[in-house]
Amino acid sequence: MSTDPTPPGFELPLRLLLAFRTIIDELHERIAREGHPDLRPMHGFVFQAIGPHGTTAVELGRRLGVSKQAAGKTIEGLEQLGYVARGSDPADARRKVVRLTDRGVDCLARSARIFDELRAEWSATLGEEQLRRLEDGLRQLAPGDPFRLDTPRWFGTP
Amino acid sequence: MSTDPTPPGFELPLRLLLAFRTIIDELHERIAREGHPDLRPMHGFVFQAIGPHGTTAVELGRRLGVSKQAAGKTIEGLEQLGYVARGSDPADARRKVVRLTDRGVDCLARSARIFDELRAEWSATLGEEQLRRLEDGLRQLAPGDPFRLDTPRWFGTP
DNA sequence: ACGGATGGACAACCTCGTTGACTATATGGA
DNA sequence: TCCATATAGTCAACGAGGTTGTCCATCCGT
Repeated sequence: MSTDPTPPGFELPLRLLLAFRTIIDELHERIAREGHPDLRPMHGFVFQAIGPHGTTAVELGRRLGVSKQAAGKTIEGLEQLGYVARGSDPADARRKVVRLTDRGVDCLARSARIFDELRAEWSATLGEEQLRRLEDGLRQLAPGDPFRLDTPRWFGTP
Repeated sequence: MSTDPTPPGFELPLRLLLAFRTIIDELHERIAREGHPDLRPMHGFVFQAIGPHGTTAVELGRRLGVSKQAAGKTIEGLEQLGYVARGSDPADARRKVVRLTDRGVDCLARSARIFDELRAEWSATLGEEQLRRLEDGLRQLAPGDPFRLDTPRWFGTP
């Protein structure tokens, strides 16, 4: 009886990234076929950061880890794509509230459904028990809120 | 006896990304303390793409999934940081071969050692058996060569 | 009522990617 | 041999998206 050699340490992180990419690419392929071909991987993060109640450019920048000006540009782009709309706040004339449009909400709902479908497919591939062990292991390796919203900017320059 | 509810489908990809970020951030924190404070997450990919025998700007761009001009700019930056050096190819006067310097090789060796150290720490946290099951599961979810070198560009715009 | 804090917008700049055009060199076929 | 084509590298212009600095309108506590 022999023991498998220990895998090199760099394999796990690369597999983590590859698995993430695989999932996100598959998500965007499907959501593009369902009428949202303009979305980029980072847009899902932005939609989550905007949230169901809307937000402002300053708050969005804080959540995404970018300046308020950068958040403003992102909002402008999503506005032109029809995913968000800006309105005024009657209680504070300075604030301009950004909310998801029906199209944005539709996109978010489809994303959630497709993610669930993908998980069901992985469950069928690995077995539900092994998938849960994998999720449990990841929770121990990387505890805390998985919604780190400053990820899009994390690559790139200092 | 009750069954835990199925986690939402979006948790797994977010945990995959969070775990990857955690590992890479830890790597760069340690390698910065060991004399390489200028490195960015993407530089490890570039070093791997250059490889032990050196390469050219065109080939590097092909491996990284960017244009030869972008690869050239990246090489220029790493050259100024002292991690790579350019030489000429006696067999083909058009080619300029990019090779890792001693400093680049040192960095690559330290990365490999730190990755192994980190894996040993995760093994102590999760238990070697569970860590292997996690790696096995990821290999099934994301099979194939984990060295997808076009990742740095993968976020960002079309 | 006023002075500081806050939200938003505009401008200038930086980094890093792109495409297009150009030069120098290899290479293969008439 | 000679020429057409393909390839390696570089330069220039541009765009996306981030940064900081500045300014103005609006709130809010004293």
